[in-house]
Amino acid sequence: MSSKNNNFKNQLLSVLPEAVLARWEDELELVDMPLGHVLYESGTKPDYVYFPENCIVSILFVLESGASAEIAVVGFEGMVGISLFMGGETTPSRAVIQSAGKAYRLPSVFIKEEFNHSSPVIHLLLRFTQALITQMTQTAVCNRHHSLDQQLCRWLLLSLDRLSGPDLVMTQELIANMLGVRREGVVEAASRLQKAGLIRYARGRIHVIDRAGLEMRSCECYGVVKLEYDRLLPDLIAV
Amino acid sequence: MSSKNNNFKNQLLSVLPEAVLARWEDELELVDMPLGHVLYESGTKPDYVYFPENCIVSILFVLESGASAEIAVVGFEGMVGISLFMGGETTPSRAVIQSAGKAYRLPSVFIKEEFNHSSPVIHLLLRFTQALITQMTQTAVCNRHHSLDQQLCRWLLLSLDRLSGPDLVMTQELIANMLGVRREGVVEAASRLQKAGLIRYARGRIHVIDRAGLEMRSCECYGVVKLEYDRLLPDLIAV
DNA sequence: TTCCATATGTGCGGTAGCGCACATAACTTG
DNA sequence: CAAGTTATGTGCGCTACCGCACATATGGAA
Repeated sequence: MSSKNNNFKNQLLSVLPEAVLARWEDELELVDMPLGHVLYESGTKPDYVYFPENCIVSILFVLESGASAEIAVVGFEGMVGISLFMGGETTPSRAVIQSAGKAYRLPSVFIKEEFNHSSPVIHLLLRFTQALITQMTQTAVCNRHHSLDQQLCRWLLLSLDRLSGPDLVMTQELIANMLGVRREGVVEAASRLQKAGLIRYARGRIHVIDRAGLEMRSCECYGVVKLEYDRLLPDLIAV
Repeated sequence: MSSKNNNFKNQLLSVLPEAVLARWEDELELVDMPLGHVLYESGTKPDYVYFPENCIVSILFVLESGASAEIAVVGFEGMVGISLFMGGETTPSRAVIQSAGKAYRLPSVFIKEEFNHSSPVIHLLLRFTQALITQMTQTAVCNRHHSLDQQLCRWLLLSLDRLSGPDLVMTQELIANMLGVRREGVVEAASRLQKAGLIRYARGRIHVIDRAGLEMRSCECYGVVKLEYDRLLPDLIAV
Protein backbone atom coordinates (compact mmCIF):
# COMPACT_ATOMS: atom_id res chain seq x y z
CA MET A 1 0.00 0.00 0.00
CA SER A 2 2.23 2.75 -1.27
CA SER A 3 1.05 6.29 -0.77
CA LYS A 4 0.18 8.82 -3.44
CA ASN A 5 0.43 6.75 -6.58
CA ASN A 6 -2.12 8.88 -8.41
CA ASN A 7 -4.00 12.16 -8.42
CA PHE A 8 -6.97 11.35 -6.25
CA LYS A 9 -7.72 13.83 -3.55
CA ASN A 10 -9.77 11.16 -1.85
CA GLN A 11 -7.36 9.60 0.59
CA LEU A 12 -8.69 6.09 0.44
CA LEU A 13 -8.39 6.02 -3.35
CA SER A 14 -4.99 7.64 -3.18
CA VAL A 15 -3.47 4.80 -1.20
CA LEU A 16 -5.07 1.95 -3.13
CA PRO A 17 -2.69 -0.68 -4.48
CA GLU A 18 -2.11 -0.48 -8.23
CA ALA A 19 -3.79 -3.83 -8.78
CA VAL A 20 -7.08 -2.66 -7.29
CA LEU A 21 -6.93 0.62 -9.08
CA ALA A 22 -6.47 -1.24 -12.35
CA ARG A 23 -9.66 -3.19 -11.67
CA TRP A 24 -11.59 -0.07 -10.81
CA GLU A 25 -10.29 2.68 -12.99
CA ASP A 26 -12.62 2.15 -15.93
CA GLU A 27 -15.57 2.24 -13.59
CA LEU A 28 -14.65 5.12 -11.31
CA GLU A 29 -16.56 8.18 -12.37
CA LEU A 30 -16.12 11.72 -11.12
CA VAL A 31 -19.54 13.23 -10.44
CA ASP A 32 -20.99 16.48 -9.15
CA MET A 33 -22.34 16.50 -5.63
CA PRO A 34 -24.79 19.37 -5.23
CA LEU A 35 -25.77 20.64 -1.79
CA GLY A 36 -28.74 18.78 -0.34
CA HIS A 37 -28.58 15.89 -2.78
CA VAL A 38 -29.57 12.58 -1.17
CA LEU A 39 -27.11 9.78 -1.95
CA TYR A 40 -29.18 7.10 -0.38
CA GLU A 41 -32.35 6.92 1.62
CA SER A 42 -32.92 4.90 4.79
CA GLY A 43 -33.42 1.24 3.90
CA THR A 44 -32.62 1.56 0.21
CA LYS A 45 -29.71 -0.18 -1.42
CA PRO A 46 -27.31 2.29 -3.02
CA ASP A 47 -26.17 1.57 -6.58
CA TYR A 48 -22.81 3.21 -5.96
CA VAL A 49 -20.31 3.84 -3.24
CA TYR A 50 -18.90 7.36 -3.14
CA PHE A 51 -15.39 8.59 -2.50
CA PRO A 52 -15.64 12.34 -1.83
CA GLU A 53 -12.94 14.49 -3.39
CA ASN A 54 -13.86 17.84 -1.93
CA CYS A 55 -17.45 17.52 -0.76
CA ILE A 56 -18.83 16.57 2.66
CA VAL A 57 -21.51 13.94 3.12
CA SER A 58 -23.67 13.88 6.22
CA ILE A 59 -24.96 10.57 7.55
CA LEU A 60 -28.13 11.20 9.48
CA PHE A 61 -31.11 9.47 10.97
CA VAL A 62 -34.58 10.84 10.40
CA LEU A 63 -37.24 10.12 13.00
CA GLU A 64 -40.88 9.37 12.30
CA SER A 65 -41.63 12.87 13.58
CA GLY A 66 -39.40 14.34 10.91
CA ALA A 67 -36.76 15.41 13.43
CA SER A 68 -33.25 14.37 12.55
CA ALA A 69 -29.81 13.85 14.01
CA GLU A 70 -26.47 13.62 12.34
CA ILE A 71 -24.50 10.49 13.12
CA ALA A 72 -21.27 11.22 11.29
CA VAL A 73 -19.72 13.22 8.46
CA VAL A 74 -17.57 11.87 5.67
CA GLY A 75 -15.23 13.85 3.45
CA PHE A 76 -12.13 13.25 1.33
CA GLU A 77 -10.73 11.01 4.09
CA GLY A 78 -13.35 8.33 3.59
CA MET A 79 -16.19 6.77 1.67
CA VAL A 80 -19.96 6.51 1.77
CA GLY A 81 -21.78 3.19 1.53
CA ILE A 82 -20.02 0.87 3.98
CA SER A 83 -23.17 -1.24 4.35
CA LEU A 84 -22.44 -2.65 0.90
CA PHE A 85 -19.33 -4.43 2.04
CA MET A 86 -20.35 -4.90 5.66
CA GLY A 87 -22.99 -7.22 4.31
CA GLY A 88 -26.22 -5.47 5.18
CA GLU A 89 -26.61 -3.75 1.79
CA THR A 90 -28.79 -1.08 3.43
CA THR A 91 -28.78 0.98 6.61
CA PRO A 92 -31.57 2.77 8.44
CA SER A 93 -29.96 6.13 7.73
CA ARG A 94 -29.80 8.79 5.05
CA ALA A 95 -26.75 10.22 3.31
CA VAL A 96 -26.99 13.86 2.19
CA ILE A 97 -24.51 16.28 0.67
CA GLN A 98 -23.69 18.79 3.34
CA SER A 99 -21.11 20.68 1.37
CA ALA A 100 -21.16 20.72 -2.43
CA GLY A 101 -18.26 19.45 -4.50
CA LYS A 102 -17.21 16.37 -6.39
CA ALA A 103 -16.82 12.69 -5.63
CA TYR A 104 -15.77 9.53 -7.41
CA ARG A 105 -18.45 6.94 -7.54
CA LEU A 106 -18.00 3.23 -8.10
CA PRO A 107 -20.79 0.77 -8.96
CA SER A 108 -21.48 -1.19 -5.81
CA VAL A 109 -20.68 -4.57 -7.38
CA PHE A 110 -17.03 -3.63 -7.53
CA ILE A 111 -16.67 -2.94 -3.85
CA LYS A 112 -18.58 -6.10 -3.02
CA GLU A 113 -16.32 -8.06 -5.32
CA GLU A 114 -13.38 -7.18 -3.07
CA PHE A 115 -15.06 -9.08 -0.25
CA ASN A 116 -16.41 -11.93 -2.36
CA HIS A 117 -13.60 -14.30 -1.60
CA SER A 118 -13.66 -13.69 2.12
CA SER A 119 -14.63 -16.54 4.40
CA PRO A 120 -18.11 -16.97 5.89
CA VAL A 121 -16.66 -16.11 9.31
CA ILE A 122 -15.59 -12.72 8.04
CA HIS A 123 -19.00 -12.07 6.54
CA LEU A 124 -20.70 -13.13 9.75
CA LEU A 125 -18.50 -10.92 11.91
CA LEU A 126 -18.99 -7.95 9.62
CA ARG A 127 -22.75 -8.35 9.59
CA PHE A 128 -22.69 -8.42 13.38
CA THR A 129 -20.54 -5.29 13.35
CA GLN A 130 -23.07 -3.55 11.17
CA ALA A 131 -25.83 -4.45 13.62
CA LEU A 132 -23.69 -3.03 16.39
CA ILE A 133 -23.25 0.16 14.38
CA THR A 134 -27.03 0.47 14.16
CA GLN A 135 -27.28 0.17 17.92
CA MET A 136 -24.69 2.94 18.34
CA THR A 137 -26.51 5.10 15.84
CA GLN A 138 -29.79 4.75 17.70
CA THR A 139 -28.07 5.50 20.99
CA ALA A 140 -26.93 8.80 19.50
CA VAL A 141 -30.39 9.62 18.15
CA CYS A 142 -32.12 8.59 21.35
CA ASN A 143 -29.76 10.65 23.48
CA ARG A 144 -30.65 13.65 21.40
CA HIS A 145 -34.39 13.38 21.07
CA HIS A 146 -36.10 11.14 23.59
CA SER A 147 -37.21 11.43 27.20
CA LEU A 148 -35.64 9.56 30.06
CA ASP A 149 -38.79 7.43 30.32
CA GLN A 150 -38.47 6.34 26.72
CA GLN A 151 -34.77 5.71 27.03
CA LEU A 152 -35.27 3.61 30.13
CA CYS A 153 -37.82 1.50 28.28
CA ARG A 154 -35.45 1.06 25.35
CA TRP A 155 -32.64 0.08 27.71
CA LEU A 156 -34.77 -2.41 29.61
CA LEU A 157 -35.91 -4.02 26.38
CA LEU A 158 -32.42 -4.28 24.93
CA SER A 159 -31.22 -5.91 28.15
CA LEU A 160 -34.23 -8.18 28.35
CA ASP A 161 -33.59 -9.49 24.84
CA ARG A 162 -30.19 -10.66 26.03
CA LEU A 163 -31.41 -12.48 29.13
CA SER A 164 -33.38 -15.67 29.49
CA GLY A 165 -35.90 -14.54 32.07
CA PRO A 166 -37.94 -11.44 32.88
CA ASP A 167 -35.70 -10.38 35.78
CA LEU A 168 -32.64 -8.21 35.66
CA VAL A 169 -30.17 -7.66 38.48
CA MET A 170 -29.26 -4.00 38.30
CA THR A 171 -29.44 -1.06 40.67
CA GLN A 172 -30.95 2.20 39.54
CA GLU A 173 -27.64 3.86 40.28
CA LEU A 174 -25.93 1.66 37.70
CA ILE A 175 -28.68 2.21 35.15
CA ALA A 176 -28.13 5.94 35.62
CA ASN A 177 -24.42 5.42 34.87
CA MET A 178 -25.22 3.53 31.70
CA LEU A 179 -27.73 6.03 30.43
CA GLY A 180 -25.50 8.90 31.47
CA VAL A 181 -28.16 10.56 33.63
CA ARG A 182 -28.76 11.25 37.33
CA ARG A 183 -29.77 8.45 39.63
CA GLU A 184 -32.72 10.54 40.80
CA GLY A 185 -33.95 10.77 37.26
CA VAL A 186 -33.94 7.00 36.93
CA VAL A 187 -35.75 6.70 40.29
CA GLU A 188 -38.58 8.85 39.00
CA ALA A 189 -38.79 7.18 35.60
CA ALA A 190 -38.71 3.70 37.14
CA SER A 191 -41.33 4.72 39.65
CA ARG A 192 -43.61 5.87 36.84
CA LEU A 193 -43.14 2.55 35.04
CA GLN A 194 -43.95 0.68 38.23
CA LYS A 195 -47.08 2.74 38.85
CA ALA A 196 -48.12 1.98 35.28
CA GLY A 197 -47.82 -1.71 36.14
CA LEU A 198 -45.08 -2.43 33.62
CA ILE A 199 -42.34 -3.41 36.03
CA ARG A 200 -41.78 -4.22 39.69
CA TYR A 201 -38.49 -3.63 41.42
CA ALA A 202 -36.70 -3.72 44.73
CA ARG A 203 -33.12 -3.35 45.83
CA GLY A 204 -31.24 -4.02 42.64
CA ARG A 205 -33.66 -6.39 41.01
CA ILE A 206 -36.11 -5.45 38.30
CA HIS A 207 -38.95 -7.72 37.25
CA VAL A 208 -40.66 -6.99 33.96
CA ILE A 209 -44.39 -7.64 34.12
CA ASP A 210 -45.64 -6.17 30.89
CA ARG A 211 -43.11 -6.38 28.10
CA ALA A 212 -45.54 -5.21 25.46
CA GLY A 213 -46.31 -2.21 27.61
CA LEU A 214 -42.63 -1.29 27.67
CA GLU A 215 -42.52 -1.51 23.90
CA MET A 216 -45.51 0.82 23.65
CA ARG A 217 -43.87 3.32 25.96
CA SER A 218 -40.46 3.10 24.32
CA CYS A 219 -39.40 5.27 21.43
CA GLU A 220 -38.95 3.92 17.92
CA CYS A 221 -35.23 3.43 18.59
CA TYR A 222 -35.70 0.01 20.15
CA GLY A 223 -37.68 -1.23 17.19
CA VAL A 224 -35.13 0.05 14.69
CA VAL A 225 -32.33 -1.81 16.45
CA LYS A 226 -34.34 -5.00 16.89
CA LEU A 227 -35.31 -5.05 13.24
CA GLU A 228 -31.73 -4.60 12.09
CA TYR A 229 -30.42 -7.39 14.31
CA ASP A 230 -33.08 -9.72 13.01
CA ARG A 231 -32.39 -8.72 9.44
CA LEU A 232 -28.60 -8.90 9.62
CA LEU A 233 -28.28 -12.01 11.74
CA PRO A 234 -31.20 -14.17 10.59
CA ASP A 235 -29.48 -17.47 11.39
CA LEU A 236 -29.73 -16.48 14.94
CA ILE A 237 -33.44 -16.12 15.39
CA ALA A 238 -34.24 -19.71 14.56
CA VAL A 239 -32.42 -21.24 17.50
CA MET B 1 -23.11 -21.71 7.36
CA SER B 2 -25.34 -24.35 8.86
CA SER B 3 -27.18 -23.49 12.04
CA LYS B 4 -26.92 -25.15 15.42
CA ASN B 5 -24.07 -27.56 14.86
CA ASN B 6 -23.04 -27.50 18.51
CA ASN B 7 -24.07 -26.54 22.00
CA PHE B 8 -23.04 -22.93 22.15
CA LYS B 9 -25.64 -20.56 23.45
CA ASN B 10 -23.66 -17.76 21.84
CA GLN B 11 -25.30 -17.32 18.47
CA LEU B 12 -22.21 -16.37 16.55
CA LEU B 13 -20.34 -19.44 17.75
CA SER B 14 -23.38 -21.60 17.15
CA VAL B 15 -23.44 -20.87 13.42
CA LEU B 16 -19.71 -21.14 12.80
CA PRO B 17 -18.65 -23.53 10.05
CA GLU B 18 -17.14 -26.78 11.30
CA ALA B 19 -13.77 -25.90 9.83
CA VAL B 20 -13.45 -22.74 11.89
CA LEU B 21 -14.70 -24.41 15.00
CA ALA B 22 -12.05 -27.07 14.54
CA ARG B 23 -9.39 -24.37 14.48
CA TRP B 24 -10.75 -22.69 17.57
CA GLU B 25 -12.10 -25.36 19.80
CA ASP B 26 -8.90 -26.10 21.72
CA GLU B 27 -8.53 -22.42 22.46
CA LEU B 28 -12.09 -21.46 23.33
CA GLU B 29 -12.42 -21.27 27.07
CA LEU B 30 -15.60 -20.81 29.07
CA VAL B 31 -15.01 -18.21 31.77
CA ASP B 32 -16.97 -16.51 34.54
CA MET B 33 -18.06 -12.97 33.94
CA PRO B 34 -18.74 -11.27 37.29
CA LEU B 35 -20.82 -8.10 37.48
CA GLY B 36 -18.74 -4.98 37.07
CA HIS B 37 -15.68 -6.74 35.70
CA VAL B 38 -13.85 -4.66 33.09
CA LEU B 39 -13.03 -6.65 29.94
CA TYR B 40 -10.97 -3.92 28.39
CA GLU B 41 -10.15 -0.35 29.17
CA SER B 42 -10.20 2.56 26.73
CA GLY B 43 -7.11 2.43 24.53
CA THR B 44 -5.81 -0.91 25.73
CA LYS B 45 -5.48 -3.90 23.47
CA PRO B 46 -7.58 -6.84 24.71
CA ASP B 47 -5.85 -10.25 24.90
CA TYR B 48 -9.11 -12.01 24.15
CA VAL B 49 -12.33 -11.59 22.30
CA TYR B 50 -15.44 -12.64 24.21
CA PHE B 51 -18.53 -14.48 23.07
CA PRO B 52 -21.15 -14.08 25.82
CA GLU B 53 -23.21 -17.13 26.64
CA ASN B 54 -25.62 -15.67 29.14
CA CYS B 55 -24.02 -12.44 30.34
CA ILE B 56 -24.43 -8.89 29.07
CA VAL B 57 -21.49 -6.64 28.28
CA SER B 58 -21.88 -2.89 28.22
CA ILE B 59 -19.73 -0.82 25.87
CA LEU B 60 -19.39 2.64 27.30
CA PHE B 61 -17.39 5.80 26.98
CA VAL B 62 -16.03 7.51 30.07
CA LEU B 63 -15.45 11.24 29.93
CA GLU B 64 -12.57 13.10 31.53
CA SER B 65 -15.07 14.33 34.12
CA GLY B 66 -15.87 10.75 35.07
CA ALA B 67 -19.33 10.92 33.56
CA SER B 68 -20.18 8.05 31.27
CA ALA B 69 -22.53 7.01 28.51
CA GLU B 70 -23.38 3.60 27.21
CA ILE B 71 -22.87 3.15 23.48
CA ALA B 72 -24.18 -0.37 23.03
CA VAL B 73 -24.84 -3.65 24.80
CA VAL B 74 -23.70 -7.07 23.68
CA GLY B 75 -25.12 -10.41 24.79
CA PHE B 76 -25.35 -13.96 23.49
CA GLU B 77 -26.15 -12.61 20.02
CA GLY B 78 -22.70 -11.12 19.53
CA MET B 79 -19.10 -10.67 20.55
CA VAL B 80 -16.88 -8.16 22.28
CA GLY B 81 -13.61 -6.95 20.79
CA ILE B 82 -14.40 -6.06 17.18
CA SER B 83 -11.47 -3.62 17.08
CA LEU B 84 -9.15 -6.64 16.92
CA PHE B 85 -10.36 -7.64 13.49
CA MET B 86 -11.38 -4.19 12.30
CA GLY B 87 -7.71 -3.38 12.43
CA GLY B 88 -7.48 -0.77 15.14
CA GLU B 89 -6.60 -3.20 17.91
CA THR B 90 -7.95 -0.75 20.50
CA THR B 91 -10.95 1.54 20.86
CA PRO B 92 -11.50 4.60 23.04
CA SER B 93 -14.18 2.81 25.03
CA ARG B 94 -14.57 0.50 27.99
CA ALA B 95 -16.29 -2.88 28.13
CA VAL B 96 -17.89 -3.82 31.45
CA ILE B 97 -20.02 -6.74 32.56
CA GLN B 98 -23.50 -5.40 33.07
CA SER B 99 -25.12 -8.69 33.90
CA ALA B 100 -23.11 -11.56 35.37
CA GLY B 101 -22.84 -14.90 33.62
CA LYS B 102 -20.45 -16.82 31.44
CA ALA B 103 -18.71 -16.24 28.13
CA TYR B 104 -16.34 -18.05 25.83
CA ARG B 105 -13.11 -16.27 25.29
CA LEU B 106 -10.69 -16.74 22.44
CA PRO B 107 -7.10 -15.44 22.32
CA SER B 108 -7.12 -12.45 20.03
CA VAL B 109 -4.58 -13.95 17.60
CA PHE B 110 -7.14 -16.47 16.46
CA ILE B 111 -9.71 -13.93 15.43
CA LYS B 112 -7.06 -11.86 13.70
CA GLU B 113 -5.85 -14.96 11.87
CA GLU B 114 -9.25 -15.16 10.18
CA PHE B 115 -8.56 -11.81 8.53
CA ASN B 116 -4.87 -12.37 7.84
CA HIS B 117 -5.34 -13.44 4.26
CA SER B 118 -7.64 -10.59 3.38
CA SER B 119 -6.46 -8.04 0.85
CA PRO B 120 -5.01 -4.65 1.79
CA VAL B 121 -8.18 -3.01 0.42
CA ILE B 122 -10.27 -4.89 2.92
CA HIS B 123 -8.00 -3.90 5.76
CA LEU B 124 -8.05 -0.29 4.65
CA LEU B 125 -11.84 -0.19 4.39
CA LEU B 126 -12.27 -1.82 7.77
CA ARG B 127 -9.88 0.58 9.45
CA PHE B 128 -11.87 3.45 7.96
CA THR B 129 -15.06 1.84 9.23
CA GLN B 130 -13.63 1.67 12.71
CA ALA B 131 -12.78 5.36 12.55
CA LEU B 132 -16.35 6.02 11.48
CA ILE B 133 -17.59 4.00 14.45
CA THR B 134 -15.55 6.23 16.75
CA GLN B 135 -17.20 9.27 15.24
CA MET B 136 -20.64 7.75 15.84
CA THR B 137 -19.70 6.87 19.39
CA GLN B 138 -18.62 10.41 20.15
CA THR B 139 -21.79 11.77 18.60
CA ALA B 140 -23.77 9.69 21.07
CA VAL B 141 -21.65 10.80 24.02
CA CYS B 142 -21.71 14.43 22.95
CA ASN B 143 -25.48 14.41 22.48
CA ARG B 144 -25.80 13.19 26.03
CA HIS B 145 -23.39 15.36 27.92
CA HIS B 146 -22.31 18.53 26.14
CA SER B 147 -23.77 21.98 25.59
CA LEU B 148 -24.95 23.27 22.26
CA ASP B 149 -21.96 25.63 22.19
CA GLN B 150 -19.56 22.74 22.56
CA GLN B 151 -21.36 20.65 20.01
CA LEU B 152 -21.37 23.46 17.50
CA CYS B 153 -17.62 23.84 17.92
CA ARG B 154 -17.13 20.12 17.43
CA TRP B 155 -19.30 20.19 14.34
CA LEU B 156 -17.51 23.17 12.84
CA LEU B 157 -14.14 21.53 13.42
CA LEU B 158 -15.17 18.20 11.92
CA SER B 159 -16.48 20.00 8.85
CA LEU B 160 -13.44 22.24 8.62
CA ASP B 161 -11.12 19.23 8.60
CA ARG B 162 -12.89 18.05 5.46
CA LEU B 163 -12.67 21.32 3.57
CA SER B 164 -9.73 23.08 2.00
CA GLY B 165 -10.39 26.59 3.26
CA PRO B 166 -11.66 28.30 6.40
CA ASP B 167 -15.12 29.00 4.95
CA LEU B 168 -18.15 26.80 5.03
CA VAL B 169 -21.36 27.32 3.10
CA MET B 170 -24.13 26.37 5.48
CA THR B 171 -27.17 28.10 6.92
CA GLN B 172 -27.83 27.99 10.63
CA GLU B 173 -31.14 26.34 9.88
CA LEU B 174 -29.32 23.41 8.27
CA ILE B 175 -26.81 23.19 11.09
CA ALA B 176 -29.74 22.93 13.47
CA ASN B 177 -31.09 20.02 11.41
CA MET B 178 -27.76 18.23 11.57
CA LEU B 179 -27.29 18.72 15.28
CA GLY B 180 -30.93 17.88 15.91
CA VAL B 181 -31.64 21.13 17.76
CA ARG B 182 -33.70 24.29 17.22
CA ARG B 183 -32.55 26.89 14.77
CA GLU B 184 -32.87 29.54 17.47
CA GLY B 185 -30.46 27.59 19.61
CA VAL B 186 -27.88 27.60 16.85
CA VAL B 187 -28.44 31.34 16.32
CA GLU B 188 -27.55 32.03 19.92
CA ALA B 189 -24.59 29.69 20.03
CA ALA B 190 -23.19 31.04 16.75
CA SER B 191 -23.72 34.57 17.98
CA ARG B 192 -21.71 33.79 21.11
CA LEU B 193 -18.89 32.34 19.01
CA GLN B 194 -18.92 35.43 16.81
CA LYS B 195 -18.82 37.77 19.80
CA ALA B 196 -15.88 35.77 21.10
CA GLY B 197 -14.12 36.47 17.81
CA LEU B 198 -13.86 32.83 16.76
CA ILE B 199 -16.02 32.99 13.66
CA ARG B 200 -17.74 35.47 11.38
CA TYR B 201 -20.86 34.65 9.45
CA ALA B 202 -23.54 36.04 7.20
CA ARG B 203 -26.35 34.55 5.19
CA GLY B 204 -25.31 30.95 4.89
CA ARG B 205 -21.57 31.41 4.95
CA ILE B 206 -19.38 30.86 7.98
CA HIS B 207 -15.79 32.02 8.14
CA VAL B 208 -13.57 30.57 10.82
CA ILE B 209 -11.16 33.13 12.22
CA ASP B 210 -9.70 31.36 15.22
CA ARG B 211 -9.52 27.62 14.77
CA ALA B 212 -7.52 27.08 17.92
CA GLY B 213 -10.16 29.02 19.82
CA LEU B 214 -12.83 26.64 18.54
CA GLU B 215 -10.77 23.70 19.73
CA MET B 216 -10.47 25.26 23.18
CA ARG B 217 -14.20 25.83 23.36
CA SER B 218 -15.09 22.40 22.01
CA CYS B 219 -15.55 19.38 24.22
CA GLU B 220 -13.09 16.50 24.26
CA CYS B 221 -15.20 14.66 21.67
CA TYR B 222 -13.57 16.39 18.71
CA GLY B 223 -10.11 15.46 19.92
CA VAL B 224 -11.05 11.84 20.49
CA VAL B 225 -12.34 11.51 16.94
CA LYS B 226 -9.40 13.36 15.38
CA LEU B 227 -6.91 11.18 17.23
CA GLU B 228 -8.59 7.99 16.11
CA TYR B 229 -8.71 9.04 12.47
CA ASP B 230 -5.02 9.92 12.58
CA ARG B 231 -4.18 6.67 14.30
CA LEU B 232 -6.29 4.40 12.10
CA LEU B 233 -5.58 6.03 8.75
CA PRO B 234 -1.97 7.15 9.05
CA ASP B 235 -1.24 6.85 5.32
CA LEU B 236 -3.60 9.69 4.89
CA ILE B 237 -1.98 12.39 6.93
CA ALA B 238 1.22 12.49 4.91
CA VAL B 239 -0.34 13.68 1.69
C1' DT C 1 -31.40 -8.03 67.62
C1' DT C 2 -28.70 -4.20 66.53
C1' DC C 3 -26.13 -1.84 63.43
C1' DC C 4 -24.42 -0.66 59.02
C1' DA C 5 -24.07 -0.43 54.23
C1' DT C 6 -26.73 -0.16 50.29
C1' DA C 7 -30.84 1.06 47.63
C1' DT C 8 -34.57 3.96 46.88
C1' DG C 9 -37.38 8.26 47.55
C1' DT C 10 -38.27 13.38 47.88
C1' DG C 11 -37.94 18.31 47.81
C1' DC C 12 -36.13 22.55 45.83
C1' DG C 13 -33.86 26.05 43.26
C1' DG C 14 -31.37 26.46 38.87
C1' DT C 15 -30.81 26.23 33.79
C1' DA C 16 -30.44 24.70 29.01
C1' DG C 17 -33.03 24.03 25.44
C1' DC C 18 -37.97 23.87 23.50
C1' DG C 19 -42.10 25.82 20.91
C1' DC C 20 -44.08 29.71 19.27
C1' DA C 21 -44.65 34.37 17.62
C1' DC C 22 -42.80 37.89 15.50
C1' DA C 23 -38.98 41.43 14.11
C1' DT C 24 -35.19 42.71 11.25
C1' DA C 25 -31.92 42.32 7.58
C1' DA C 26 -30.03 41.04 3.18
C1' DC C 27 -29.80 38.98 -1.33
C1' DT C 28 -32.81 38.08 -5.69
C1' DT C 29 -36.05 38.83 -9.16
C1' DG C 30 -38.89 41.44 -12.07
C1' DC D 1 -36.13 50.13 -6.98
C1' DA D 2 -40.09 47.58 -5.27
C1' DA D 3 -41.47 43.27 -3.74
C1' DG D 4 -40.76 38.82 -2.28
C1' DT D 5 -37.92 35.22 -0.42
C1' DT D 6 -34.47 33.65 2.56
C1' DA D 7 -31.49 34.20 6.65
C1' DT D 8 -30.83 35.81 11.12
C1' DG D 9 -32.30 37.82 15.66
C1' DT D 10 -35.33 38.31 19.92
C1' DG D 11 -38.66 37.70 23.55
C1' DC D 12 -41.38 34.72 26.57
C1' DG D 13 -43.38 31.05 29.04
C1' DC D 14 -42.61 26.04 29.62
C1' DT D 15 -40.51 21.59 30.82
C1' DA D 16 -37.11 18.06 31.55
C1' DC D 17 -33.36 17.33 33.69
C1' DC D 18 -29.55 18.88 36.81
C1' DG D 19 -27.08 19.35 41.47
C1' DC D 20 -27.53 19.08 46.08
C1' DA D 21 -29.30 17.87 50.58
C1' DC D 22 -31.44 14.82 53.14
C1' DA D 23 -35.07 11.16 54.35
C1' DT D 24 -36.50 6.40 54.40
C1' DA D 25 -36.34 1.53 53.70
C1' DT D 26 -34.21 -3.05 53.39
C1' DG D 27 -30.99 -6.86 53.51
C1' DG D 28 -26.92 -8.69 55.66
C1' DA D 29 -23.25 -9.04 59.17
C1' DA D 30 -21.88 -9.11 64.00
